Amino acid sequence: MANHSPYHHGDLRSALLQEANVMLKESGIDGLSLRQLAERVGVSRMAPYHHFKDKHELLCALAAEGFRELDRLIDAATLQHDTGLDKALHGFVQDYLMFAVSSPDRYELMFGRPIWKTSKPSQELKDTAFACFRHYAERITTLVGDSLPKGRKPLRLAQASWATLHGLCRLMIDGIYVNQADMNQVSDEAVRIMLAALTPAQRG
Amino acid sequence: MANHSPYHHGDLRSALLQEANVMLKESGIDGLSLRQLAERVGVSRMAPYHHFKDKHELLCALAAEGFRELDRLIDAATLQHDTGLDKALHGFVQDYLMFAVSSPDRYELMFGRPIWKTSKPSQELKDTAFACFRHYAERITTLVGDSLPKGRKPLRLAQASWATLHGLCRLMIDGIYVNQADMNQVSDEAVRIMLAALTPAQRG
DNA sequence: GAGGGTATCTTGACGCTGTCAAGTTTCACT
DNA sequence: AGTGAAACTTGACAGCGTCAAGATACCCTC
Repeated sequence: MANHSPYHHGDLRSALLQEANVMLKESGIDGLSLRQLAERVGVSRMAPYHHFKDKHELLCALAAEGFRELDRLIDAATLQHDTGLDKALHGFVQDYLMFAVSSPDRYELMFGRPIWKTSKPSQELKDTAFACFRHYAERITTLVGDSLPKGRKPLRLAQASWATLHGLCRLMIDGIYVNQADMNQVSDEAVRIMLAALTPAQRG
Repeated sequence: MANHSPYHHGDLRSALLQEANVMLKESGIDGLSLRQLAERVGVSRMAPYHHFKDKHELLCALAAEGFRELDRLIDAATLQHDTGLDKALHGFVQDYLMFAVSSPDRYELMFGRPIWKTSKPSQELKDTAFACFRHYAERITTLVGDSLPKGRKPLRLAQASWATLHGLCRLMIDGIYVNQADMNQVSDEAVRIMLAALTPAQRG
């Protein structure tokens, strides 16, 4: 049969996720309505409910997709010790910032309170996000390597540096006090803090 | 006339803001509906529109109130140099974290993307928030004082330290990877990073 | 005190949303 | 060919923000 508006879409689930990403970029997280999404994909309003129990579950799937991409970014970032700590870190930070800036609403969705606290995150999301963080922690640990001060757990270092990066990201994409224009300065600043946090100086 | 459900409420605006804060704590930022708010205050649905042009404007007013309180906190925090940098910073960080934890949804509202980016923030909000940050920058500058490394602008230091604090706050209240139970550890970690960021070590 | 303008509050209505219920169509498998 | 499940549909409902138009109480001037 020809592909003329078949009753069964065939791959509705991924079509929904794809279009949802587009809508997210277009009109933000609040502008994403299931009804509009269904219409744009070309199905009726209730069709999505056969692939996602909830709107919340669709958002979780969307966020999980984001974390998988972030994981790939962490993987691709030149976190090799031999290129030099500063240089490697700088590249990573730049990529991370770009990831957030290129689709701010997705970043907001991924880390936002509505998904994690207000309603419970799906198991898939929890797994994906945690795997992503663990991956990041590994990379940071091997990156810092032997220069790790004794008595400080690598996990704490990872948490600290990610929090810093995350904070800058948030403040930047929310446009609170940093202009997106001077992203390079922000990037430099992030690297500086992370370096300071990763290899803390003993102070008198 | 007796105060038996008067036609004119008398002080509806502040009553709305107060009850909105309660609802915010109860059911989060998405659970705050104008209709419910009006009902709980005891007026009809459209009454709030005579005091706020929009739902968005009410949220801005709510956020501005939050920034004023945060400003008071910054003021009250023992940011006196003579008590010692570590101790003063520790106290401030603890207060700041408590401010965020005590009403996470208000914090989310104050710094969230919906207010700042998706829709334009009101002038009052912009003024209040900026004044708050400027106040913070002043305090940080005098706190660090002469130990400020040459060539580094105080503004950048303020941005950096705030971003760190903000990032930890966000990750914590959103419950992403830090358990709220070990808030002391988080607090310690924040102080450590901020100290490192504020008085960066020269590294080889 | 009477009158009028204005601020305040009200009800009615509209289009939007997420989602429950129940019906229809197609697919996969015996 | 027949049957059960999966995918998709329309109908309906309550809740939302908010425009429009009407009702009520206050304030200020005469």
